[in-house]
Amino acid sequence: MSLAEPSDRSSERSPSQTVTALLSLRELIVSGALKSGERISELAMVDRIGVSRTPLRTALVKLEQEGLIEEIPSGGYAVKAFSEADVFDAIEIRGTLEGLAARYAAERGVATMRLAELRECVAEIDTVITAGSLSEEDFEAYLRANERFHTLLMELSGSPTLRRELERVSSLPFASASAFVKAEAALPESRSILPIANEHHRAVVDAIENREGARAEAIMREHARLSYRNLMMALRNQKVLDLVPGAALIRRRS
Amino acid sequence: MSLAEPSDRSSERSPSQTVTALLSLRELIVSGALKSGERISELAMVDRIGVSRTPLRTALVKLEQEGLIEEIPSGGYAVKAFSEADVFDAIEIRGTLEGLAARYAAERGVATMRLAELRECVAEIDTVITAGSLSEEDFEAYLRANERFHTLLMELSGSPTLRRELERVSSLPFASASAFVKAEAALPESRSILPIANEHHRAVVDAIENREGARAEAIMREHARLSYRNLMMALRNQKVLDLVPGAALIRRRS
DNA sequence: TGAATGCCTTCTGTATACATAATGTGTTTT
DNA sequence: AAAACACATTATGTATACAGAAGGCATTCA
Repeated sequence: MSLAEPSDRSSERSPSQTVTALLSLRELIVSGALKSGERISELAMVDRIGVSRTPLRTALVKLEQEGLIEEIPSGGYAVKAFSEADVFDAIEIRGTLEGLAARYAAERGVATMRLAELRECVAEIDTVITAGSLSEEDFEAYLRANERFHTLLMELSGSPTLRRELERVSSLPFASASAFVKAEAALPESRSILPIANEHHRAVVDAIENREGARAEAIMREHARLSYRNLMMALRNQKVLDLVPGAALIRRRS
Repeated sequence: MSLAEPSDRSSERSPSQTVTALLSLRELIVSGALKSGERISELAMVDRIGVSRTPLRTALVKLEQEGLIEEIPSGGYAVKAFSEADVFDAIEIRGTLEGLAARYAAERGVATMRLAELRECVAEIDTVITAGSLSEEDFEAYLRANERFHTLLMELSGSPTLRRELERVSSLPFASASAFVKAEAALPESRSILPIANEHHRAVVDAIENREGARAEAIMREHARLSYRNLMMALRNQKVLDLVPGAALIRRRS
């Protein structure tokens, strides 16, 4: 109470125009409302989003750094197109950096309490899997636990720089740890991946506890590669692919 | 001739105000003219650099994404301060990504001609080392060959995404492949590192040629760690440290 | 003497005006 | 009919004006 913000809602101030523009633009791009290769007209976005050109431009610069859009030589920006190879590479890069994070955690050691938090995530996921129903709420619980696990691991690396880079890489929607979760739920043949993924989680916690850096690293790399299989399956099934965030940015091989 | 730009100089148009602001600001930060933690006053920079606030602001956003500055919660930006641990981590991240690049090159294979280019760099560095004089021009030749080697490797990975991330990580001046080159030249005990570094180069080319992915990866990781030793030596010697780009950003342990 | 408060200065976030360059269209010419 | 050219429209890059908020300083009170 005494620490409450002066505003009415607890610590929730109205988002700046720049944040509004950034979120709106990202949503338009990831959802596919703006097609790959298409030029992003600033004035059109001003009309569409309702902010002036200045914050919109700031958002465009940030999105360019994020890798979602690219500069047009003659000026302005266009929505980027990603080949299937680009997506695989982005996943591999994420896996490599998550591997480094896991190794750091193992080598540098983590507090017992934080290890317990990791195990909690694993247990939660186990519960969802064994239930088997995958109802909407189960699914949400899985998603949250999975994201919490990956976020925790990032923090346990003890490296703000690594954390930064990982967040960057994961900002490509299809490269994030949860990119294919919805697809997994939809595809029966993908569901079998869930227990394997959680076994990876379990193993990496053990490795961290035992200070086995190389093992922890290898497991997280392989863990990311589970996304490969999901991606390949999704690419063969348009309905499932539509469940993958940012799928509209992927240029199918002709 | 027929392909020449309409401008007077061949394909060299005057840099935009945004580019001017970006380069000027980066120089001010890396050189230490703006101290770590110091707030960057936009109006002061406008006076100092001679561009208006708009392109200056664009440059600030880009520098924030690069990691050289950080947002102040109450608004504006401040020059970032890096701990020694941050620098080590940044080097490890670069090594990890260069390792991935080398592995990709090995696994995916590269044209014989590109391999020859890599060997050319190695040979050039050999020449400089055996000469032993390390005159100004020898030194420049070494620097060029070293950078060309690392740039080539990045390209040979065949992954634009990886290339992008590597360029990003290397944008932290003290994390780049050539960060400690000047320090190496100045410190006699560091010069012994040069032949070792080039042996790494040679070995990684062999590994790539023989399609030995794991070996190529391990070598490049270890190669980056040579920077560790240089960094530690430089940190004990202020005069040498001043030769390292961005050293002003490193907050010495008290 | 130290701390708190109120005012003033300065800064950032945003909107908008303006100039130059690019793009697209319609017409004309071959 | 196709290509090229010229013009008009619209785009982006840049500068600047304005409002609200943050920070510093001096003054005052305990």
